[in-house]
Amino acid sequence: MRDTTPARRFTDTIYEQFARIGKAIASPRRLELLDLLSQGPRTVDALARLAAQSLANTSQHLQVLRAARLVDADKEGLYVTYRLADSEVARFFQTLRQLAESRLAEIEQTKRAFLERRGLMEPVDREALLERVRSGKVTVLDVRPVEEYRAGHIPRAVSIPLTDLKHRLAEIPRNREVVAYCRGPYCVMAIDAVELLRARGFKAVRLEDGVQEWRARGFEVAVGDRAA
Amino acid sequence: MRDTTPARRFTDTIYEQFARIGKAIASPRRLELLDLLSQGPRTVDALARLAAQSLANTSQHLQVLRAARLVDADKEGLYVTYRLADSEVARFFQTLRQLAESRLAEIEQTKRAFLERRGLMEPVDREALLERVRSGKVTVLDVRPVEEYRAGHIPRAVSIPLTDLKHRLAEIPRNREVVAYCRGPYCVMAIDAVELLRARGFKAVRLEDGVQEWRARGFEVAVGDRAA
DNA sequence: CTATTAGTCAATTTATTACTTGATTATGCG
DNA sequence: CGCATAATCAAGTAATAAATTGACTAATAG
Repeated sequence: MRDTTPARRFTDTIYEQFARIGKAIASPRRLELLDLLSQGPRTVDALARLAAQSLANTSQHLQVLRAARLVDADKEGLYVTYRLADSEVARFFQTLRQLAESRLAEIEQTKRAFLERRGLMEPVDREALLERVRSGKVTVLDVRPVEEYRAGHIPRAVSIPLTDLKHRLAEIPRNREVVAYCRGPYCVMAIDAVELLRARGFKAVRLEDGVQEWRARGFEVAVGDRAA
Repeated sequence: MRDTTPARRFTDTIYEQFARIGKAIASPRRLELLDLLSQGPRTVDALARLAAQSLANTSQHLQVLRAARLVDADKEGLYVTYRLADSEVARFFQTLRQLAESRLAEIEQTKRAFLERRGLMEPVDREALLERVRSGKVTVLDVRPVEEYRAGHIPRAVSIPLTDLKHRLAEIPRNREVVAYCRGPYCVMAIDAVELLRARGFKAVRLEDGVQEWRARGFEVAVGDRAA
């Protein structure tokens, strides 16, 4: 059926190359790994834990991503650290996410169903919320692991990882509204945080954006530990 | 191994949705179809011929693309016409292509090897060439099928489909340089055209850009048949 | 040297995907 | 009506991919 002229072979080769990227992102597991890596470099072990995957499986998926040149790895001692190969990869991932959100109604449905079951589907005026965050009128809480906070966070945000939150409530002023954020719209840590905070009497809301989205809005990102 | 907390199920569902898009673009054949469709709507039959695929296979691939909401179809009489679901899809495809080009050195190699074998790997000053095209100092030749020309072309370009070129050389002024273009950097029609023109004594060069790229540079695109 | 840990490799099973072939449906035409 | 054509469907085979398991390698600590 197929012809084998040089021109056909050329186009076939080209589209096969494009498909290498496509195949790399054709697996939900690998997309999760890419999403985690877009928060910063990680060891195989850490990624496996975060994605709730076996170590061997995670390692194999990472090798697929590496074969497609989407991630790089380097070994230091016992640990192999993977990172996105280029910031262009993060941007591509964002584009994929946007396309999926706009084309696949199922995503919005899933999100809505999940939030409703947790009683957190209140309407939030995103712009107004962002303005409050930027103005410093609210306590901004970054509930991701500390390493991710260090790699980049919303300016003036306080780092209290979700795992520690229960024991560190005293650090949060009670007279101000709390805005919690984590890795982005599909990360559940900030949802858990808001739930916990409300149960303890705080006025708390969730910011869907993560650092990526914050940066994409053109806002500045702070790096390292909090000064003073 | 995997846990089944509601939060985990939520993230899994979300990444599965993202992966729908990934799976859709994981096949070279489907990417070729998307590329063809980004030139304009097409019937299944036309797509099958252009992609050198069996009709049944093409139809099945198109259905996969439709299931991922990347394309839409509607039936008029005997014919089913497929089109990109949204301009966002075309933009996503461009992003994929750019990422592939920048991450996968094999693409540049393949391109170079193909052009060298045909003796067309001369260095072209792209900016200068674009300027000549824009100024009207050269004869611009659109060698794609007429329908694609009608759907959008570089202003002042003349439509002579590659298949007709041999018989319509008389329409091309001999005293001016000819710049031929087709669907973009991976389409071989303009290459064939330049080869033919040179063999017949024309001064001809290829413009790698297609209409998509032209538009992406911020230049205007003309529609319909040539006025006057 | 031995034990431990992070990561990879190799082999296997299972599930999914690609493509072909031939039948089937739907539309339009004489 | 009968026939041709565009497209899809359905069934089958071959090829790929995903996840698990257990073995293996490399670095490090005692």
